[in-house]
Amino acid sequence: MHNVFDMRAAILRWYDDQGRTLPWRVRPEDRAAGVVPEPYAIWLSEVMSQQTTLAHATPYWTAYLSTFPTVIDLADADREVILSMWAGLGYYARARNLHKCAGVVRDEHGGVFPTDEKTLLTLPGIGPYTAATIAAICAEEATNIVDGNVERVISRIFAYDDPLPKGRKGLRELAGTLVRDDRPGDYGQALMDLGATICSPKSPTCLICPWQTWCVAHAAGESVKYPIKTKKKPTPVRYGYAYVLRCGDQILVERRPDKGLLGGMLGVPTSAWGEKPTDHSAAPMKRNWEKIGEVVHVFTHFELRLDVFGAEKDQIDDRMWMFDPSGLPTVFSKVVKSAHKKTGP
DNA sequence: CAGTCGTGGCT
DNA sequence: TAGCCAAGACT
Repeated sequence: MHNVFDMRAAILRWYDDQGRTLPWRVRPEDRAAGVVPEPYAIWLSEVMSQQTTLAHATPYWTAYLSTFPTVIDLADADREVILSMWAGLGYYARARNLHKCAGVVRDEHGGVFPTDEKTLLTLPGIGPYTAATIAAICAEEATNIVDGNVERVISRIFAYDDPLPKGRKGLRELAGTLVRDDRPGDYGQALMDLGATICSPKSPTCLICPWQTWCVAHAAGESVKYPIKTKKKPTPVRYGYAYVLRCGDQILVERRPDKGLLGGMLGVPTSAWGEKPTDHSAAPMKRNWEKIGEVVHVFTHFELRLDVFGAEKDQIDDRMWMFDPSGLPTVFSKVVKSAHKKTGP
């Protein structure tokens, strides 16, 4: 039923023809001409792309590669610079691990970025997905690349009925049955491309899918039903106060602790998050604090609502969140209410 | 191993 | 619009 040889031939043909390019990708024709993917650049792109849209990650990739041309440059760089350049990308543990990883490559691997899956798995910030992908792309190792895209494609092809995340292990094993030695790097990227373009979550275009003839879900007219997932509970709400202390065009910021939310990043002082405070004991200094706005920020597992305090004439705007390369705190992602200015478009 | 980690775009 | 989702890793 699922002829692996034919399936791989079909998706690789589709990949060769569709010509999708990414800034860090070496196309098959260039690969054939002798161009070899640079492991450092691939690693950067994969880490930045974890749980992040490629459109969002790409400018960061360009900036990092330009500022730190080699892994040695990155390892030798100041941590604060690396962190500040990550501002806005999210999941900041990735930035801390990025620097850590570069240091390990410099100190324990002679500055040469590893390309075998086993070694890659030992590095900070590199898990099963990233290790498999770097090894496949850079060393043509026949690894089992499984990301969100692949989960969706494979679950549909096999009409996999076990709900995620519990069924993740079984789904991964299913994906593994399609792994072969032939062009592992291109195959992995083709599979992810397929999930990102044709086999989309809500409206897959099955009619032009290279795997249509093998897709059990499509045959049953149930493509969008997969992957089946268990419902997640609603995100709770936490409250707190934030303090915008201005002096000229400067704003007081603090370096947040390394562990936990927004770890290592700059931020305006806030109270603890939980029940809404009833006083200003968490304020950075004594002052006649006046509420100048409200802010909502939705994190992965809770929603944060902050009352923002400052001086009367202070304002908050839509581009003001907690970090900024210059050291200025800037923006809360969504200003619900501002005491002095417009609340949005 | 279930919880902890951002942020923006899409429907 | 309220939820879903994104080239996941770590504890």
